[in-house]
Amino acid sequence: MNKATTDQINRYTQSLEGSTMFNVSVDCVIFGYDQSHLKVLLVESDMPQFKGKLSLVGDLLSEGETLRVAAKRILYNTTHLKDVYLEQVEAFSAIGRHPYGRVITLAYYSLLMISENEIEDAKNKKLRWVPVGEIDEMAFDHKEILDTCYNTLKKKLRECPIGFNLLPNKFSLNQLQSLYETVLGITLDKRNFRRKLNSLDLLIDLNESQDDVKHRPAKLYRFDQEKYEQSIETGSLVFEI
Amino acid sequence: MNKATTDQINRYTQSLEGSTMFNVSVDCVIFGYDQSHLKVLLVESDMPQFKGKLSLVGDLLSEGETLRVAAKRILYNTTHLKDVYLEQVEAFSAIGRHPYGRVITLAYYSLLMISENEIEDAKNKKLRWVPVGEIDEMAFDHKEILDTCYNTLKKKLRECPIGFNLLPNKFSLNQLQSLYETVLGITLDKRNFRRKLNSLDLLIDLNESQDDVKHRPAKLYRFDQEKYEQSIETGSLVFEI
DNA sequence: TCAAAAGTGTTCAGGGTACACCCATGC
DNA sequence: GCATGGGTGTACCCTGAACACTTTTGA
Repeated sequence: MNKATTDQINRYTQSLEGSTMFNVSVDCVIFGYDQSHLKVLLVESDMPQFKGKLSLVGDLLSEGETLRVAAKRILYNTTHLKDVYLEQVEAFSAIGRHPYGRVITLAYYSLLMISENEIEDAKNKKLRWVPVGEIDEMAFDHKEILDTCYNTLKKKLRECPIGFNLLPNKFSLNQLQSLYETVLGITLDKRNFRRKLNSLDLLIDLNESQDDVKHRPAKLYRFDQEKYEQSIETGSLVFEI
Repeated sequence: MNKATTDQINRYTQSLEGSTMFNVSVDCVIFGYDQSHLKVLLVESDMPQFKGKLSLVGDLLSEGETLRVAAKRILYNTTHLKDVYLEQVEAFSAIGRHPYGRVITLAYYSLLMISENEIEDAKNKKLRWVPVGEIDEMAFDHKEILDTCYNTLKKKLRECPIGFNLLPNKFSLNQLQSLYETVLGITLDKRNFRRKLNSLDLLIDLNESQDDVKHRPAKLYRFDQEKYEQSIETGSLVFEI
């Protein structure tokens, strides 16, 4: 290794003048859960190259804005929601991924409950909730991004109690179980699932019941965020579903 | 939601003309293992702001180059090695992270064995292997990047058989065990560790022994890459250490 | 009283964990 | 023969997995 090489490694420590610059974007995979379906919020592409295809919601990064802030902005502009679960997944930088020029994009995914958050795009009907299983071709490399984010979600859902973000504040154990079954694409034993949840001690029994059903109403619970954060700090939580 | 909002979400579907562009860099956390120490390959910063501080090896992304190719280039220029284990971790985009201007960086980490790969920077002695435990302050936000990558490595090491990348092709079970103990910062029971490895059926007994030691020589094994890839495909592998 | 979904315990097998001594080699 | 690290087996416990019936409510 010679000096030239060392310098090259640190090219950006000399100056940024005249260096190549790039468009940077953020694409959000907004997952929602609704009546036993995992859906993604997509928009019809208005680019001639991708006529009729769906794309993720995204935007270019703005000056003076971090990637996370950009993702939150996109989320807010799309859903009018703040404090949504949001996680960075991966950068996509293939050369030809954008027809108008080089764009490096950062994929984020979000979780929210559909029923309590009506997303309306009344004027032009371009925004749609689409079940993940029904999405095949998409604009850009968005199918690849979606698949990557969905895999990340599945892995994360098994390791951390993030599923509550997809449910209303009050939920029944059966709702929670079918959420896991839907997202992970597996079936779970009801008794084992309940025993597991019980042992984690992360649910608060609200002593309330469903009241809009025409059969025996289920008891309602909510997620104990405080106890969860405490158990993170003490490292005592062993989640794993 | 009105039309203006929908347009804003898709700003980059109209044109990229005149949009804000960014410097993009790749920073590599090159982990190496050597005589029971996990080390990182660092370079002394030549920037006055970071005098005496160490920084990761990195470089600006070049036109027509993907992030992964840039990471491979940096790795090759630093170590003269190809086919090194390499994984993207996270994008860092804090506004003031670079003193000369806005730079969005993508962190990658790599694994290699130090003893078999002499990294020499004879001319100016700027490259150094530093034990992870001895690194405190670094240039830029590189300490944060390093910590993030180290945590990712620890998690990945428990879930996937990637530790072999830190060892020579031929290794003893004790070497493998102390690698895990060192990187994870835990102690493992020798008999349980061996039983576990045995049940995974991913090691090939080379019917060879160490010959440069002054005690009973250990048997040597190598990692069975083919069997590993097969078991990935069939989904039969349950690793987890 | 019936339909529909809620809720509840036990048994078994396999894997994780704890633990201590003999073995092979070089000097 | 001794110092040094290499190599091996067993017992227990706990967790994960399989499995079917009773209860509550509304209609």
